[in-house]
Order: sequence, then C-alpha cells, then structure tokens
Amino acid sequence: MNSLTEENYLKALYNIGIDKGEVSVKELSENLGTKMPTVNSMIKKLADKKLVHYESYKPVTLTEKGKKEAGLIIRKHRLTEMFLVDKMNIGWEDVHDIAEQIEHIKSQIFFDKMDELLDFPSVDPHGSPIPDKQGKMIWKEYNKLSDCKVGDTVKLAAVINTSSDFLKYLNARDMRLGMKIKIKGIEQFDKTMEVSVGKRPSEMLSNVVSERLLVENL
Amino acid sequence: MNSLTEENYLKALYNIGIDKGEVSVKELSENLGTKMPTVNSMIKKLADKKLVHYESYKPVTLTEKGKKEAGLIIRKHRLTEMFLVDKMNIGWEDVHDIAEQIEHIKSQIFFDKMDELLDFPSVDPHGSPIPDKQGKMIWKEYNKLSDCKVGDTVKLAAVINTSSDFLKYLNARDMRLGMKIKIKGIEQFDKTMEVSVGKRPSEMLSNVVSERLLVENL
DNA sequence: TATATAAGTTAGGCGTATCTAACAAATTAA
DNA sequence: TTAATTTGTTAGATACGCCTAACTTATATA
Repeated sequence: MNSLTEENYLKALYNIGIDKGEVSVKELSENLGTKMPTVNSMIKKLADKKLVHYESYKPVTLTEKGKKEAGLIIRKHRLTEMFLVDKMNIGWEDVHDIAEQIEHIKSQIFFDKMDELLDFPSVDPHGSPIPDKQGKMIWKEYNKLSDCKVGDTVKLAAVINTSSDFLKYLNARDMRLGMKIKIKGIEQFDKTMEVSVGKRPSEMLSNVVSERLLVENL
Repeated sequence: MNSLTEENYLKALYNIGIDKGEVSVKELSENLGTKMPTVNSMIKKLADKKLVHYESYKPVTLTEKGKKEAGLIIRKHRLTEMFLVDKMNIGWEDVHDIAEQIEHIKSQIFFDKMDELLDFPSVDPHGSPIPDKQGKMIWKEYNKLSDCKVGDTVKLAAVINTSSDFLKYLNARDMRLGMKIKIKGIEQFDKTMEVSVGKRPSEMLSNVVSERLLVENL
C-alpha cells in the first residue's frame, strides 16, 4: 500500500507527464510545492517500489505499475468530483480541494457506490475523462477554442486549468460544458474572440480564456 | 489546527470518557491500539494545546475546548455515516470504517451539504445522537433491552457496540431501528429473552445481544 | 570550448508519531 | 503494612516526509 504522500507524487507524475511522458525533478518539485532534495529522495523510494523508472540526472517516467496506480487515484478523484457536483450540489469551482482529500479514502465499496449512483460516468465535471477500473484514461480529440477559425461552431467540452478563479469567471458568464459556441470574429492583434454562446448574441473572450477551453467540433 | 492523530485521540477521549468523564492512559492506549508511552507523550502535547487536563499519574479529562473539538469530529463522523446509509445505500455494517476516514476531511461546505441533504438529522444510522454545530451531544433516555421486564413493549432506538459482526447478525434477523419489540419471557438462568419483533411471532435473543440494544418505552 | 547557470544530488538536521526497555508510582493482595 | 502487580513515565531509537547548505553534473551562453 502506498502512503498518501506517495499517492500524491504518482498523481503529479501522471498529470505532468501526460504529454511528454517524462517529468523532471524540478517540475515535480514545483508542482508539489516540495523542495528538490525531498522529491529526489522520494523518487528513489518510488523506484524501489517499481513505480517509476529512474536514473541519476535523468527525468523520471512512470512504470506500467505506476501508471496504473496513478490512474486509479485520478479515477477516484474525478469520480468524487462528479459525485460532489451531481449528487451533492457543490459548485464545480469548489470540488477540487475536497476531491483532493477524498481520493485517498481506502474503501472499494465507497467508490463503487459513487460510480453506480452516477451511472458510470466517463468524464468529470470539468470534462476530463475518468480513468477506467484498470486505471486507463483516454482523452477525446478536443481542440482549444483558441485554435478555432471564424465561422466554426463548436461545443464546449472541457476546461483546462481548473482553478477556482477561472471556474468562477465562467460561472459569472453562465458558461457551462455542453454549450454551443459560434466564433463570429477574431481580433488578430490580441486574439480576442467574439463568440456567441448558447442562445446569447455576442460576447468577447480573451485569449487567456479561449486557450483554456476545449471544444468538440459539431 | 489539529493533526489527524490528535483528532483521533480527542475522539477516543470523548467516547471512552462519556460516562466517567475521565480516561486512563491504559484505556486510551488499548482503545487506540497505541502503546502507553506514545499515548503518554501525546497527552502532554494535547495538554500544551489546552485540549486536556493532565497531571502525572492521574487520569485525563477533556477541557471544554477539547470536548467541543471532539464533539465536532464525532459530528462529522455520524453525519457521514448517515449520508453513506441514506444517500449512498451502503449497509450500516460497512459505514463505520469509511466514516472514520471521511471525518478528517477539511471542508465546511462538504459537511454542511451533507447535513442539508439529510435534512439535519439528529441521530446516526446506529441511533447515536449527532452532536450539534457547537459539538454538543445529548443522549436520549434509553434503556438496555436487557433491563426490560416481561410484558414491556418497546421500540428499538439504538445499538451499542456497532461492530460489523453484530450489525450483520441483526441484518440476518431483519432487526432494524424503530422496530417494536414485545418481551414475552425471560429465562432467569442465562437471561435469554423471548421477544416478538415487529409483526413476527417469537424469537430468542441472548443476553449478549439484548445488552447491546437500546430501547425507548412506548 | 571554456565558463556561467540551471538542475540534480548528498549530507545532515528537524518534527511527528511510533516503538522497546528500563524505571517509578500507585494500587491490590497477602 | 509490606510485597506483588498493575499502571504510568522516562530515555533512547526508528521511519517518514520535510528542510537547508554544500556539492556535482548537465546545459546554455559567451
């Protein structure tokens, strides 16, 4: 069994390494808010447990075993987020911190019940995929809204960078997953987009925002 | 803020000392499964934090502050148990271990939502009172079934010693809180009771069982 | 390519929560 | 009331997860 700390390292390794596959000690250190020497020694411990591949002065990669365990923790995290939003009416901007704690609960039955009550969801409230019971996670083919062209009509599928502040920004503008977005114009200079969201006529989205929104083509 | 370990000590002190008011190092040690020297040093720490009254070689008592904090942890525990049973359909024999973990979650909103969704319950699934938001807990005037006389008709109000095995025993006999129990006879030798539960005609309950059942007079 | 900078590592220390072994006080029994 | 037993305490060690300071390797730059 892994400690709470080990679980957090695995999760961070999975999340940070999602694209490149490898993670530097520096990145991990910054992501966890833990100093490099601490991270260094923890990585050795994870390597002893065959959860990561590690060689001195090289970036770390998760082993298959590590990937699976990380995936299962993320599964519990996202299942929990979905439960908190759907079954407990907690705002999507508040669920991350709670799920961060509940994901470490040791109880098969608890998470199985959540899964069942939610009717086996495949995504969390922010549109991120929920890994399956084998810890396998598959991202659908989404595009950033910022990469879309004028005239495109898309559906808001997920949000990147699920900081509470960003989600509150979206709440204030009544923007939710599943909404249709029409791109009416793009200002070349700063990439501000003029869009029509749902049935509303027109509003402006800065590039900072449009880069954080993942959309699905319609 | 108290650590998870400190919270467990407070909770144990509250639960063990419920009648006598004071708790010996030995009792605490056995209850927590932690050796006496460890308990001894932890008590000193709690005393420094003004959570317990402590003098060498004397039993420990909770301060008002300690009582309140313990009460609030027990509140979270019991609210959680109720939520797990009522809203997640988890059996009452399984909820204790899960609640034991969830009670340490740091999130006001999470427990407030539970409370609200449960419509502000006053007892947990085992009939134990849920402390209020000030950590105050009041036990109703229940009697042990074993103290009742032949001819009494009572209602099953709570179970003492909520071990999973005992609860499974009750499940197997379809005995639930709220059921009416008529005492039809008591065998003097071993205090075995002949009772009628609900609409069922007659069954036997050993003293071991009847001592663990709290009832309310009708 | 030599050197300055960034990233990674080692050594040694700290606080928490735990333990065992040894000793002291309090309680019980002879 | 003395001795035996039980309970409580002190001392010293361990594992974990964290830190700073100092050093090493790798990378970037002049």
